[in-house]
Parts: sequence; C-alpha cells; structure tokens
Amino acid sequence: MLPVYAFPDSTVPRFTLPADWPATPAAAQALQAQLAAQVRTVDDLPPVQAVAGVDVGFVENNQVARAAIAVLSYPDLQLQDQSVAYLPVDFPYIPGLLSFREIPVILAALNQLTQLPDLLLCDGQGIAHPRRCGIACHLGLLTGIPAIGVAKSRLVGHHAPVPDCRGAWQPLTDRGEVIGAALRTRPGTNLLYVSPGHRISLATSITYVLQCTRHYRLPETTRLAHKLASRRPDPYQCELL
DNA sequence: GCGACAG
DNA sequence: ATCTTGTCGC
Repeated sequence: MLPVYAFPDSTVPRFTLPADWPATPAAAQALQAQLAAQVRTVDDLPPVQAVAGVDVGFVENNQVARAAIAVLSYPDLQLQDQSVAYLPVDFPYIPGLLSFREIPVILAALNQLTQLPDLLLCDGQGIAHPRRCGIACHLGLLTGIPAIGVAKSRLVGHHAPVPDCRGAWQPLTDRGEVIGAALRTRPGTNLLYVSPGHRISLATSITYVLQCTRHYRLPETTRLAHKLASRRPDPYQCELL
C-alpha cells in the first residue's frame, strides 16, 4: 500500500496563474501585446519523447470548463498518462481572447499529470492571431513547454488553395508576414491551421502535426484528449461538481 | 457602416 | 464549444 502522505510529489512543478491575471477583455488584450514579445518561434525543444493533446469543453450550461489532457509517447503514440479537470468559467468567449477562458482549467489538468510532456498540441492558434498571441503561445509561455497551435478553423490570415492530398500545405499570411500553415492532414476533409506557439518553428510544427496524425484529420493527441473528455465522469468526480 | 470572428 | 438522427459516399 502506498503511503498517502507521499503524494503529491513536491518535486513535480505546479503551474499557477500569474498574480496579475486579467479580469476584463481590455486588460487581457493589453497583456497579449506584452506576451507576444516574449514568444520564441525558433526550435528550442528537448528530444521529444512525450506529446500531449489538450482539449477543453464546457458543461453545466457552459458555467463549468472541463480540460482533458492525453500524454502519448513519441513517435509511437501510445497513451502514457491522462487527466481531466473542472473549473468554473469566469471569462466570456471572445474571438482573439480564447486563452483567458481556457488556460485556468488547462493548468489545473496539467498539475494532475504524473508525467509532463515535452511538447503540447493545443486546440486553437499559436501566432496565427491578431496580436500574434494565440492560446498555444500563452500556454507555452506560462509553462515553458514547447507548444504548437492546431486549429480546426482560421482566425486571421489568408492562403492559396491547398491540394487535396495529405501533407500538402500553403503558408498562412497576415499583414505581410507568414504566421502559420493551412495544412491538409487528410484528403477530402477540411484543412488544419498550424502555427508555432512557443519554442518551435513553423516547419517543425508542421512535421510534428503530421507525425501525430494517423487515419483521421485531427492528431491522435487531440482525438484521445477529446475522447477522454466526453467520457462520463465517475461517481467520485461527480461529487466534486 | 459592413463583414469576420480559434473554442 | 454545444444542441443531435439519419444519411450520403468511398
């Protein structure tokens, strides 16, 4: 029997929200301008042995946010660890300010992991954002973990038509700069919008997204996290709501 | 003023 | 995101 007093392990880092976490859209937008300056889009990642997919959903009439994280081994993509966390919602959904609504519950889920990933695949944009600070940038900066933005639709930017074959892509451009890629991960389906979050380049981001994609449009990391999330919570966790 | 607008 | 059955197509 494991001694309960030996848990949680104090050597595992605990992520917390900064003391100056914004409470209003105006404050959030101002903070993004500061954060964007700290984002690094050059490759600076360790040998990737574990990749995590993050998925956020809402329950209780959208009053409670639910974050699910699936950690897979890389490159074999076998499930290594998982966690689901819940937290009351305190910020509205505003295009461009998604991270302020989802990051609190994501940090809670990360803190429940036994093993931290070397790379994060986030649902949403990286620098393909009006102020170049999508949720993947924000999460990458707060955790220090290299992150990639993998969005199912476009927030900003434009691109040329993408051939209907897996692996094809076109640069996503906005105000004269390349901010990401419109990537085809599967023929006959909608594109994926990939952009660097933090500590990774666009080219490397595309490579990892393709490596994490098998027979479906979405990466296995995201699919497993989503499956985890939609799974009926056990009686024990129901008591916490 | 009129569209566009991650999840 | 979420509400939701069947159905069109490879």
